[in-house]
Amino acid sequence: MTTKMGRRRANLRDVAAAAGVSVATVSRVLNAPEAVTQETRTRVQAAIDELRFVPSAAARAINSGRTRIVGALIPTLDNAIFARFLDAVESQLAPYRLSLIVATTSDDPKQEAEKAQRLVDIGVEGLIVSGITHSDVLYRLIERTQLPAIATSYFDAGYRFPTIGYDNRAAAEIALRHLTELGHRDIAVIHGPKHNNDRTRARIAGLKDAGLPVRLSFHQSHLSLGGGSTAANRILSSGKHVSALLCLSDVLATGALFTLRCNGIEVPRSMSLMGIDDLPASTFSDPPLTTVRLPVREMGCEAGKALADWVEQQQVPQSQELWPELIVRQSTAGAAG
Amino acid sequence: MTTKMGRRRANLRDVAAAAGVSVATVSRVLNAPEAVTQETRTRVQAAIDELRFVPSAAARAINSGRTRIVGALIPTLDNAIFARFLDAVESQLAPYRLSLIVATTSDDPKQEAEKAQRLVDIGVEGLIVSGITHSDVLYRLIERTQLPAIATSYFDAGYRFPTIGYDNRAAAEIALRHLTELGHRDIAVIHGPKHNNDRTRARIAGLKDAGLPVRLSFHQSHLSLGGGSTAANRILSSGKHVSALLCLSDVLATGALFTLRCNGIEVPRSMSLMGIDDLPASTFSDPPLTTVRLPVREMGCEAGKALADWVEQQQVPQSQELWPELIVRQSTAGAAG
DNA sequence: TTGACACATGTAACCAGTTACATCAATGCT
DNA sequence: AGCATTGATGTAACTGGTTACATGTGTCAA
Repeated sequence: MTTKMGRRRANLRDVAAAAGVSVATVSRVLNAPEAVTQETRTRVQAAIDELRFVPSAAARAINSGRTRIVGALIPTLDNAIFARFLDAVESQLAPYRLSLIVATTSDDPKQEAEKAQRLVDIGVEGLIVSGITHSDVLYRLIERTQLPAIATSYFDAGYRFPTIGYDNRAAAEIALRHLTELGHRDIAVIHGPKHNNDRTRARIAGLKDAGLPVRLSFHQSHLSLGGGSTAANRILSSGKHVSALLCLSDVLATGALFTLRCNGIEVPRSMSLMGIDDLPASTFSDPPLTTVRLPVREMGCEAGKALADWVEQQQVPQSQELWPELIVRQSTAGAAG
Repeated sequence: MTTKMGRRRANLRDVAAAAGVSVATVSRVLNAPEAVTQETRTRVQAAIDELRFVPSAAARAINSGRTRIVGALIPTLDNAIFARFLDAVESQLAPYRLSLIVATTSDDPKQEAEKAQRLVDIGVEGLIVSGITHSDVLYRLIERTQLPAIATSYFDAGYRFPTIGYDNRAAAEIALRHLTELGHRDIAVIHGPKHNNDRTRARIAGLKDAGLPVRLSFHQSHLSLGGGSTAANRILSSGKHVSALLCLSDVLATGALFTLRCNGIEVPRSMSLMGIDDLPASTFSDPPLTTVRLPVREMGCEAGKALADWVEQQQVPQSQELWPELIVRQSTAGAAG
């Protein structure tokens, strides 16, 4: 009954005392068991078990100077696109024995800065952020801590830190080009909030600068199924002639599709519909959604690997461009007339 | 030019030396600025800025004995149901200044145990796991570390640690009852892998034990849209008479719906279809999906809060049952004949 | 003038590990 | 027998913060 009632967690010294060895020996049993005799090893192990000793992570970290934690700042988890991105990141981190802390920002720079600060306080060794528009607070933080940081969902070779992502302008342009090639000239664009969201802004800019022979009208809504649905409703009830709906995210398109169906508008016969993202669900909708595939999973993998290599081997990664790809399914067709 | 070229990160002592004060004073500037004269404070601050000093999280943790990190073990992030659960958890943790590490297990107990060990190594102060079936390794780990742990997605008041979740048997039974009340007698059940998944097993058991006047056939598939789709295909091509499809997850139902549509089978006229979960997308499908709502967001909030209170105030939470709820939409109708 | 007290600051012990180096015994080789 | 070498273990100095306690200075009242 050596178990002390003083409920302090046992530490190395306690174990050493209990086993009748020095702290160094206990430490060796933990980190280099082969350097210790079988006999003392078992004795120490017994003490460890009896005292329910669990080594302190903090004490280890202080010596190694490492926490083996990286952080990701994303707008939300409640959107398949970010969730699968993170899923990919996490899967790449595991082999490096790095762990991932997730912090959501709701696309709010202030929240982002706060949570970034907390991540730094925790001692993350690297950071993944979404997009390339961030508060000065965040920039200063990264600069002063010299923290490896990678921006994703956006490609910009000239950015202050490496970006791994795609060209949002191009993605939108690909979609629009597809619609114009089908003969659409009056297109309504449904997009999520522009405020604090450079991906959305870039996509809109890509549309405007594409120089294609179309009349575009823009309709902002929440980035959700409901948002897409109500935006489509607004468009329909406006009475303006439109032969195609271009949604800047698949969620919006799925929402819009619902409204179209409710109003008896056949897709693609009476209205073409496009998205951007290529969510798994887009293959299984009715009709299957024509969209522009954004390689989020690859992006997650690449970002995870790049950050891990940076953290582990001081290998500053190159910015890396991934390519959006037109996926023609059945929600688009030639414009009537 | 006091910046040393020796690229070691500056520490408290460096700052103290640079500012010509003691370490205690620097520490005070950081943690209790009001206890220091305005004048020395600015001097110290200048040194901090110049040396780009960032306090070591590990060193702080070693003193406070706290990491302010909790961990969550979930099967995958690439499924809306877990993603939104985590989104909710994270949102609750933020006000407590706790951070969340996410580890995915692919429903594999070995991976779960490994990742749990890593979480403990990192020094998490609490743990959230999915379901109530886990490897002994995990149990021993939790027992020896005395780590606050909460199991979710399952309610079992007698479990070894608190559960916050719903009765999966009941959820399935609710669904089945709805179908039988509509007169369905031949029902095909589509479910995800049973192996290592007690939620699925409980739902199946709930169906079998319901004692309702039906003939059930069971069809296992991947827990994905594609899985639901191919399972539905198998059912259709088997030629057996079935008037309703009961999917034990909404993803499966959405996949099955796709197949039904492809085969020109009208829902609900020729075939009723039900899911369990109530994903956001289920409201916007065609037809909108009748389902059993599982309160995942609430579950995330409650689990987050409960764990935070446990960690912060040693308040061991009660197990908490949340109630599944039948959501009748338009994918179910009376059985023909 | 002196004691009491507040206030700013410094000293050094502490947290819980790791690890360079020292010690010591046992073995091997000449 | 004597010396070098190997292997197991111990000692104590680190890591980078926090903090109890000590010190020193200045203000005020008796």
